Amino acid sequence: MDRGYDECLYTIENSTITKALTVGDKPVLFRISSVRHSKLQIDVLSGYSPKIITVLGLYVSKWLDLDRDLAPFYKKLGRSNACAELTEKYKGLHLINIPNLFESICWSIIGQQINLSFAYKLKRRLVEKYGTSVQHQGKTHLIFPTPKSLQDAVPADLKIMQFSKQKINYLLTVANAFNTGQFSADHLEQLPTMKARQAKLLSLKGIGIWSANYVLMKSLNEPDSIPFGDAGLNKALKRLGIIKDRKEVQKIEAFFRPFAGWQSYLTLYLWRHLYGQGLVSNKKHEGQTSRQ
DNA sequence: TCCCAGGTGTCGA
DNA sequence: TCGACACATGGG
Repeated sequence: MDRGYDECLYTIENSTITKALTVGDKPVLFRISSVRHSKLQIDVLSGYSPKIITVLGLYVSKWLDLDRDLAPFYKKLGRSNACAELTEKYKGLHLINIPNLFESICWSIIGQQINLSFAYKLKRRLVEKYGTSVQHQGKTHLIFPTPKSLQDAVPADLKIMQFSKQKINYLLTVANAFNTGQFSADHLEQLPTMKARQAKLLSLKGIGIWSANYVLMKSLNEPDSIPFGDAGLNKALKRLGIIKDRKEVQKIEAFFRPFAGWQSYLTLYLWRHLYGQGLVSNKKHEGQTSRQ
Protein backbone atom coordinates (compact mmCIF):
# COMPACT_ATOMS: atom_id res chain seq x y z
CA MET A 1 0.00 0.00 0.00
CA ASP A 2 2.92 2.30 0.55
CA ARG A 3 3.47 4.01 -2.79
CA GLY A 4 5.93 6.47 -1.35
CA TYR A 5 3.56 9.42 -1.28
CA ASP A 6 2.69 11.51 1.75
CA GLU A 7 -0.55 9.68 2.56
CA CYS A 8 -2.16 11.38 5.57
CA LEU A 9 -5.20 9.16 6.17
CA TYR A 10 -3.40 6.00 7.28
CA THR A 11 0.02 5.04 8.57
CA ILE A 12 2.08 2.06 7.49
CA GLU A 13 4.65 0.84 9.97
CA ASN A 14 6.26 -2.55 10.59
CA SER A 15 3.84 -4.32 8.24
CA THR A 16 0.81 -2.85 10.00
CA ILE A 17 -1.72 -0.22 8.88
CA THR A 18 -3.13 2.23 11.41
CA LYS A 19 -6.17 4.31 10.54
CA ALA A 20 -8.65 6.60 12.28
CA LEU A 21 -12.30 6.62 11.30
CA THR A 22 -15.56 8.14 12.49
CA VAL A 23 -18.13 5.45 13.28
CA GLY A 24 -21.48 6.97 14.10
CA ASP A 25 -20.31 10.16 15.76
CA LYS A 26 -17.34 8.63 17.53
CA PRO A 27 -13.72 8.53 16.41
CA VAL A 28 -12.13 5.08 16.35
CA LEU A 29 -8.48 4.19 15.86
CA PHE A 30 -7.62 0.70 14.65
CA ARG A 31 -4.63 -1.25 13.45
CA ILE A 32 -4.52 -4.04 10.87
CA SER A 33 -1.75 -6.61 10.98
CA SER A 34 -1.26 -9.90 9.25
CA VAL A 35 -1.28 -13.09 11.29
CA ARG A 36 -0.81 -16.73 10.36
CA HIS A 37 -2.48 -18.34 7.31
CA SER A 38 -2.77 -15.04 5.41
CA LYS A 39 -5.34 -13.73 7.85
CA LEU A 40 -5.64 -10.13 8.97
CA GLN A 41 -6.14 -9.08 12.56
CA ILE A 42 -7.86 -5.84 13.57
CA ASP A 43 -6.94 -4.24 16.91
CA VAL A 44 -8.98 -1.33 18.23
CA LEU A 45 -6.52 1.15 19.74
CA SER A 46 -9.10 3.68 20.91
CA GLY A 47 -12.86 4.20 20.76
CA TYR A 48 -13.69 0.52 21.47
CA SER A 49 -17.30 -0.61 21.77
CA PRO A 50 -18.66 -4.17 21.50
CA LYS A 51 -20.21 -3.52 18.09
CA ILE A 52 -17.18 -1.86 16.62
CA ILE A 53 -15.34 -5.01 15.52
CA THR A 54 -18.17 -6.02 13.20
CA VAL A 55 -18.31 -2.52 11.73
CA LEU A 56 -14.55 -2.41 11.25
CA GLY A 57 -14.51 -5.89 9.74
CA LEU A 58 -16.98 -4.80 7.07
CA TYR A 59 -15.11 -1.54 6.54
CA VAL A 60 -11.71 -3.17 6.09
CA SER A 61 -13.19 -5.78 3.78
CA LYS A 62 -14.56 -3.03 1.52
CA TRP A 63 -11.52 -0.80 1.86
CA LEU A 64 -9.04 -3.49 0.82
CA ASP A 65 -11.45 -5.36 -1.46
CA LEU A 66 -10.72 -8.53 0.51
CA ASP A 67 -13.62 -10.63 -0.72
CA ARG A 68 -12.51 -10.52 -4.35
CA ASP A 69 -11.29 -13.80 -5.82
CA LEU A 70 -8.84 -12.73 -8.49
CA ALA A 71 -8.52 -16.13 -10.21
CA PRO A 72 -10.95 -15.27 -13.07
CA PHE A 73 -9.06 -12.04 -13.69
CA TYR A 74 -5.74 -13.84 -13.93
CA LYS A 75 -7.31 -16.27 -16.39
CA LYS A 76 -8.24 -13.36 -18.65
CA LEU A 77 -4.82 -11.75 -18.24
CA GLY A 78 -3.21 -15.04 -19.24
CA ARG A 79 -5.13 -15.02 -22.54
CA SER A 80 -3.77 -11.58 -23.44
CA ASN A 81 -0.36 -11.51 -25.09
CA ALA A 82 0.24 -7.91 -24.10
CA CYS A 83 -0.69 -8.43 -20.44
CA ALA A 84 0.41 -11.95 -19.60
CA GLU A 85 3.37 -10.71 -17.56
CA LEU A 86 1.15 -8.61 -15.28
CA THR A 87 -0.10 -11.68 -13.42
CA GLU A 88 3.33 -12.82 -12.38
CA LYS A 89 4.52 -9.35 -11.52
CA TYR A 90 1.60 -8.21 -9.41
CA LYS A 91 -0.12 -11.37 -8.24
CA GLY A 92 -2.20 -10.67 -5.13
CA LEU A 93 -2.57 -6.97 -5.81
CA HIS A 94 -6.05 -5.81 -4.75
CA LEU A 95 -7.75 -2.45 -5.17
CA ILE A 96 -7.46 0.01 -2.32
CA ASN A 97 -10.91 1.54 -2.26
CA ILE A 98 -12.16 4.77 -0.75
CA PRO A 99 -15.36 3.71 1.05
CA ASN A 100 -16.25 7.31 1.98
CA LEU A 101 -17.98 8.73 -1.11
CA PHE A 102 -17.44 12.37 -0.15
CA GLU A 103 -13.72 11.75 0.38
CA SER A 104 -13.49 9.90 -2.91
CA ILE A 105 -15.13 12.74 -4.89
CA CYS A 106 -12.96 15.38 -3.19
CA TRP A 107 -9.83 13.34 -3.86
CA SER A 108 -10.69 12.99 -7.55
CA ILE A 109 -11.05 16.78 -7.75
CA ILE A 110 -7.82 17.43 -5.87
CA GLY A 111 -5.90 15.06 -8.15
CA GLN A 112 -7.06 16.61 -11.42
CA GLN A 113 -4.25 17.77 -13.71
CA ILE A 114 -1.52 18.01 -11.08
CA ASN A 115 1.20 15.56 -10.19
CA LEU A 116 0.44 13.11 -7.39
CA SER A 117 3.05 14.46 -4.98
CA PHE A 118 1.41 17.86 -5.05
CA ALA A 119 -2.07 16.30 -4.85
CA TYR A 120 -1.10 14.50 -1.63
CA LYS A 121 0.27 17.78 -0.24
CA LEU A 122 -3.02 19.53 -0.96
CA LYS A 123 -4.99 16.69 0.63
CA ARG A 124 -2.90 16.83 3.79
CA ARG A 125 -3.43 20.60 4.10
CA LEU A 126 -7.19 20.18 3.64
CA VAL A 127 -7.45 17.35 6.17
CA GLU A 128 -5.26 19.07 8.76
CA LYS A 129 -7.35 22.24 8.61
CA TYR A 130 -10.90 20.92 8.25
CA GLY A 131 -10.75 17.31 9.37
CA THR A 132 -10.66 15.79 12.86
CA SER A 133 -8.06 13.60 14.48
CA VAL A 134 -7.36 10.95 17.10
CA GLN A 135 -4.32 11.24 19.35
CA HIS A 136 -2.61 8.00 20.34
CA GLN A 137 0.76 7.52 21.96
CA GLY A 138 1.98 10.93 20.90
CA LYS A 139 0.87 10.54 17.27
CA THR A 140 -1.95 12.28 15.43
CA HIS A 141 -4.18 10.20 13.19
CA LEU A 142 -6.21 12.31 10.78
CA ILE A 143 -9.80 11.82 9.63
CA PHE A 144 -11.11 13.32 6.37
CA PRO A 145 -13.40 16.36 6.78
CA THR A 146 -17.17 15.94 6.67
CA PRO A 147 -19.20 17.88 4.09
CA LYS A 148 -20.39 20.08 6.95
CA SER A 149 -16.91 21.02 8.12
CA LEU A 150 -15.78 21.74 4.57
CA GLN A 151 -18.87 23.82 3.89
CA ASP A 152 -17.56 26.38 6.40
CA ALA A 153 -14.21 26.66 4.62
CA VAL A 154 -13.22 30.17 3.58
CA PRO A 155 -12.10 30.28 -0.08
CA ALA A 156 -9.27 32.67 0.81
CA ASP A 157 -7.88 30.09 3.25
CA LEU A 158 -7.98 27.37 0.61
CA LYS A 159 -6.25 29.73 -1.81
CA ILE A 160 -3.42 30.19 0.68
CA MET A 161 -3.18 26.39 0.83
CA GLN A 162 -2.52 26.52 -2.96
CA PHE A 163 -5.89 25.26 -4.15
CA SER A 164 -6.83 26.80 -7.49
CA LYS A 165 -10.00 28.91 -7.78
CA GLN A 166 -11.60 26.14 -9.82
CA LYS A 167 -10.82 23.44 -7.25
CA ILE A 168 -12.09 25.61 -4.40
CA ASN A 169 -15.30 26.17 -6.28
CA TYR A 170 -15.71 22.47 -7.08
CA LEU A 171 -14.98 21.31 -3.51
CA LEU A 172 -17.40 23.77 -1.93
CA THR A 173 -20.07 22.89 -4.48
CA VAL A 174 -19.69 19.19 -3.67
CA ALA A 175 -19.83 19.86 0.08
CA ASN A 176 -22.97 21.90 -0.46
CA ALA A 177 -24.57 19.14 -2.56
CA PHE A 178 -24.02 16.65 0.29
CA ASN A 179 -25.21 19.08 2.96
CA THR A 180 -28.42 20.02 1.17
CA GLY A 181 -29.25 16.40 0.46
CA GLN A 182 -28.94 16.81 -3.33
CA PHE A 183 -26.27 14.13 -3.14
CA SER A 184 -25.79 11.13 -0.88
CA ALA A 185 -24.08 7.77 -0.95
CA ASP A 186 -27.34 5.94 -0.25
CA HIS A 187 -29.14 7.58 -3.14
CA LEU A 188 -26.25 7.01 -5.54
CA GLU A 189 -25.95 3.34 -4.64
CA GLN A 190 -29.66 2.80 -5.13
CA LEU A 191 -29.63 4.00 -8.73
CA PRO A 192 -30.33 0.98 -10.98
CA THR A 193 -27.43 1.06 -13.44
CA MET A 194 -23.82 2.14 -13.66
CA LYS A 195 -24.82 4.60 -16.39
CA ALA A 196 -27.33 6.20 -14.02
CA ARG A 197 -24.75 6.43 -11.23
CA GLN A 198 -22.23 7.88 -13.67
CA ALA A 199 -24.75 10.46 -14.89
CA LYS A 200 -25.51 11.49 -11.32
CA LEU A 201 -21.82 12.02 -10.61
CA LEU A 202 -21.39 13.96 -13.88
CA SER A 203 -24.13 16.33 -12.75
CA LEU A 204 -21.73 17.68 -10.12
CA LYS A 205 -19.71 20.67 -11.29
CA GLY A 206 -16.08 19.68 -11.47
CA ILE A 207 -16.77 15.99 -12.07
CA GLY A 208 -16.02 14.92 -15.64
CA ILE A 209 -15.81 11.42 -17.10
CA TRP A 210 -12.41 10.72 -15.55
CA SER A 211 -13.48 11.67 -12.04
CA ALA A 212 -16.87 9.96 -12.31
CA ASN A 213 -15.29 6.68 -13.37
CA TYR A 214 -12.56 7.00 -10.75
CA VAL A 215 -15.18 7.44 -8.02
CA LEU A 216 -17.28 4.55 -9.36
CA MET A 217 -14.19 2.33 -9.25
CA LYS A 218 -12.87 3.39 -5.86
CA SER A 219 -16.03 4.06 -3.89
CA LEU A 220 -18.81 2.02 -5.45
CA ASN A 221 -16.72 -1.02 -6.40
CA GLU A 222 -17.88 -0.90 -10.02
CA PRO A 223 -16.04 -3.72 -11.82
CA ASP A 224 -16.03 -2.07 -15.24
CA SER A 225 -15.15 1.54 -14.63
CA ILE A 226 -12.31 2.89 -16.75
CA PRO A 227 -11.06 6.45 -16.14
CA PHE A 228 -10.81 7.25 -19.87
CA GLY A 229 -8.31 9.93 -20.73
CA ASP A 230 -6.18 9.19 -17.67
CA ALA A 231 -2.61 10.23 -18.38
CA GLY A 232 -1.09 7.26 -16.59
CA LEU A 233 -3.41 4.77 -18.23
CA ASN A 234 -2.56 6.10 -21.69
CA LYS A 235 1.11 5.97 -20.92
CA ALA A 236 0.85 2.34 -19.79
CA LEU A 237 -1.12 1.41 -22.94
CA LYS A 238 1.53 3.06 -25.11
CA ARG A 239 4.25 1.18 -23.29
CA LEU A 240 2.50 -2.14 -23.89
CA GLY A 241 2.14 -1.28 -27.58
CA ILE A 242 -1.66 -1.20 -27.45
CA ILE A 243 -1.87 2.37 -28.74
CA LYS A 244 0.48 4.91 -30.23
CA ASP A 245 -1.62 7.96 -29.42
CA ARG A 246 -4.12 8.77 -26.68
CA LYS A 247 -6.70 9.63 -29.32
CA GLU A 248 -7.00 6.00 -30.42
CA VAL A 249 -10.14 5.57 -28.36
CA GLN A 250 -11.49 2.66 -30.38
CA LYS A 251 -8.31 0.67 -29.86
CA ILE A 252 -8.48 1.32 -26.12
CA GLU A 253 -12.10 0.16 -25.99
CA ALA A 254 -11.28 -2.94 -28.02
CA PHE A 255 -8.41 -3.74 -25.68
CA PHE A 256 -10.59 -3.47 -22.58
CA ARG A 257 -13.60 -5.33 -24.03
CA PRO A 258 -12.43 -8.93 -23.29
CA PHE A 259 -11.90 -7.88 -19.67
CA ALA A 260 -15.58 -7.17 -19.03
CA GLY A 261 -16.20 -7.70 -15.33
CA TRP A 262 -12.57 -6.88 -14.55
CA GLN A 263 -11.92 -3.61 -16.35
CA SER A 264 -11.39 -1.69 -13.11
CA TYR A 265 -8.82 -4.27 -12.06
CA LEU A 266 -7.13 -4.11 -15.46
CA THR A 267 -6.81 -0.35 -14.97
CA LEU A 268 -5.29 -0.91 -11.55
CA TYR A 269 -2.75 -3.37 -12.91
CA LEU A 270 -1.82 -1.06 -15.79
CA TRP A 271 -1.29 1.81 -13.36
CA ARG A 272 0.88 -0.36 -11.18
CA HIS A 273 2.79 -1.60 -14.22
CA LEU A 274 3.53 2.01 -15.13
CA TYR A 275 4.74 2.87 -11.65
CA GLY A 276 6.67 -0.38 -11.51
CA GLN A 277 8.50 0.67 -14.67
CA GLY A 278 9.62 3.86 -12.97
CA LEU A 279 7.92 6.09 -15.52
CA VAL A 280 6.44 8.20 -12.79
CA SER A 281 9.35 10.06 -11.38
CA ASN A 282 7.75 12.49 -8.98
CA LYS A 283 7.49 10.05 -6.09
CA LYS A 284 9.27 10.69 -2.83
CA HIS A 285 10.88 7.26 -3.07
CA GLU A 286 10.13 3.83 -4.45
CA GLY A 287 8.05 2.06 -1.85
CA GLN A 288 7.27 -1.60 -1.28
CA THR A 289 3.87 -2.07 -2.81
CA SER A 290 1.10 -4.57 -2.56
CA ARG A 291 -2.13 -2.73 -3.28
CA GLN A 292 -3.15 0.48 -4.99
C1' DT B 1 12.32 27.57 -20.30
C1' DC B 2 9.35 23.99 -21.62
C1' DC B 3 6.47 20.17 -20.91
C1' DC B 4 3.74 17.14 -18.37
C1' DA B 5 0.98 15.76 -14.27
C1' DG B 6 -4.38 10.21 -11.98
C1' DG B 7 -8.86 17.01 -15.89
C1' DT B 8 -12.74 20.14 -16.42
C1' DG B 9 -15.51 23.84 -18.17
C1' DT B 10 -16.28 27.14 -21.63
C1' DC B 11 -16.38 28.99 -26.07
C1' DG B 12 -16.55 29.20 -30.97
C1' DA B 13 -16.85 26.96 -35.42
C1' DT C 1 -19.70 17.48 -31.80
C1' DC C 2 -15.05 18.72 -31.49
C1' DG C 3 -10.79 21.28 -30.87
C1' DA C 4 -8.56 25.06 -28.52
C1' DC C 5 -7.74 27.25 -24.48
C1' DA C 6 -7.59 28.87 -19.54
C1' DC C 7 -6.90 27.37 -15.02
C1' DA C 8 -2.62 26.49 -11.29
C1' DT C 9 1.50 24.71 -9.53
C1' DG C 10 5.44 21.57 -8.89
C1' DG C 11 9.10 19.01 -10.75
C1' DG C 12 12.22 17.07 -14.14
